[in-house]
Amino acid sequence: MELHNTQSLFIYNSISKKKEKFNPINKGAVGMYVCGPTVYSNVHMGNCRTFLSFDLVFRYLKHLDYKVRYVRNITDAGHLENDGESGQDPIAKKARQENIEPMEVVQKYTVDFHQTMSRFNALPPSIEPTATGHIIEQIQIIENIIKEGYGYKVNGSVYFDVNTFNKDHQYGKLSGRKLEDMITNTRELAAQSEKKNPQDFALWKKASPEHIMRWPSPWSDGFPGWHLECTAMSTKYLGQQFDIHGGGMDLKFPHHECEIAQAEAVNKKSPVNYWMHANMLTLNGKKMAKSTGNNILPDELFSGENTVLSKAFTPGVAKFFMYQAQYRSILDFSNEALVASEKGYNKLMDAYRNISSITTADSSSNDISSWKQSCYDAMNDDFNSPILIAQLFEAVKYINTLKEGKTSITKEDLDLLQQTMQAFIFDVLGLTDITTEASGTNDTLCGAVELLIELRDQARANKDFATSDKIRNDLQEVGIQLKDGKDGTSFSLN
RNA sequence: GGCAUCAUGGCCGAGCGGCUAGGCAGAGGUCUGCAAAACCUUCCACAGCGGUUCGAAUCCGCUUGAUGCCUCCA
Repeated sequence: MELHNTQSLFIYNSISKKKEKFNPINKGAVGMYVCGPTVYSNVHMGNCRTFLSFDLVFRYLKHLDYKVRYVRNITDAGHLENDGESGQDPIAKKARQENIEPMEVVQKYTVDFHQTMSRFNALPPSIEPTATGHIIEQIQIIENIIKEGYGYKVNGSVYFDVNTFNKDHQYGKLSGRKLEDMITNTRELAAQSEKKNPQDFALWKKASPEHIMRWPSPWSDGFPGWHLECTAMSTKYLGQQFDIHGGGMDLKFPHHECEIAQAEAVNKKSPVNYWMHANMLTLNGKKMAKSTGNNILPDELFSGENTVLSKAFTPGVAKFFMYQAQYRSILDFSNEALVASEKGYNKLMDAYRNISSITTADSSSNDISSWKQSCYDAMNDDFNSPILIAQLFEAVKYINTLKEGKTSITKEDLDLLQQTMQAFIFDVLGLTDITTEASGTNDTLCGAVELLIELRDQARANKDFATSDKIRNDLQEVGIQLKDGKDGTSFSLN
């Protein structure tokens, strides 16, 4: 029996603004598309948060025994900073700055993105298509949009006619905007435009002579509009209608709105059943962004080389920190919060490791089955990871009292507890054990520290506390913490 | 300016009308040669003002403050 038959998952649908029971189009299978990064610079922690939010979604769907096809694109064609005539393409800009090919820029930052995701222990998507690999598909969609009467050509460029579309469709339904309001509130743009209306968006842009990335098309040598690639690739790999479309909150408008318009214009039906938007990670109370420089990079976090944090943090701790907030909430990145999460994370992992040393009894003082279901309830409620983590800490408390002999548990319950902890900590949350993560802990070091612990024990037995304290304090200074417990001394690296 | 969202204890963060999460910090305790670590116990909330209700952090209105989108953005 597949788990999704016994667990009912509810997802907050951005378009209805309600939590809805999740029913996939094809029983037992899920199609999910998530907007990936534009690869013209290193991904920052804010970008990572979104991808880790959807990694959690992907993992939980898989855990529920769904067959998931997870498509996440790489935007490797630069798009203009605006639809006007004066925009810059960030990839081309970077290429010029570094005096390399645009595709070298793309390659460099795609590799960086993959390495970063892998350090966070995020699963790779099932398909990771690139925009430049789907130019033909995009051209076909443009032809169809024109044929349907929703696109128009100007000087070798093609634009989507939002006004015409809005006559028989509803432009703005995802982001809750009305076209009339948008027209009323149009900003005064100095630059003249080829567009009939400021709300129209580019499907194809004719390349200016100095523009490097260009492809032939029926209209001009040029490049596709930003919104088009996602429509092309999601349709190609998931069909005209699929289950889940995700992305960062900042893509809701105009990007996702335009995707809906394009797909509806061509396919005559709404492309997505469940829209999911991950909220922003802020720094100093403001959204992290590449352009403003208000951001922190994963490498700066892992190395501790940054101005915001007092020390380095592992990828697992950072991920745990982010999962302590729900994906739809704004989360502020701060030193204090990270430190707090790190302690909690270690506590959780310690307890998990201690499960193996628990002795069992004839009866259990806690109801493991209902606790297990409460873990599912948390995740079933729109992937509420903070509540899941709270539930895991309930188990931590139980494990610790078991260890102290204050409570009891049967063999069966202990196994169930262990399996459930394992499933949620490692499979669903995708966390890694910090001791293996910081695997500077090699045998050589262990041997040396064990020896020092032994010498210290002898000194203590002889009441030579000057020596024993020197060993303890000096080790502390180099970052090794000795921990005296009931059955001997252990150590950890800080 | 327009459209949204949010405001919870010292800090982070759940909560979606009654049973008032969780983590960190603080306090008390157990353990210890002393510590640290670990563990146990525990204090502290719902931006302000009205309203609906037997009952509101939770629903409605107003006020104040913050953020996001309206241009590339996760």
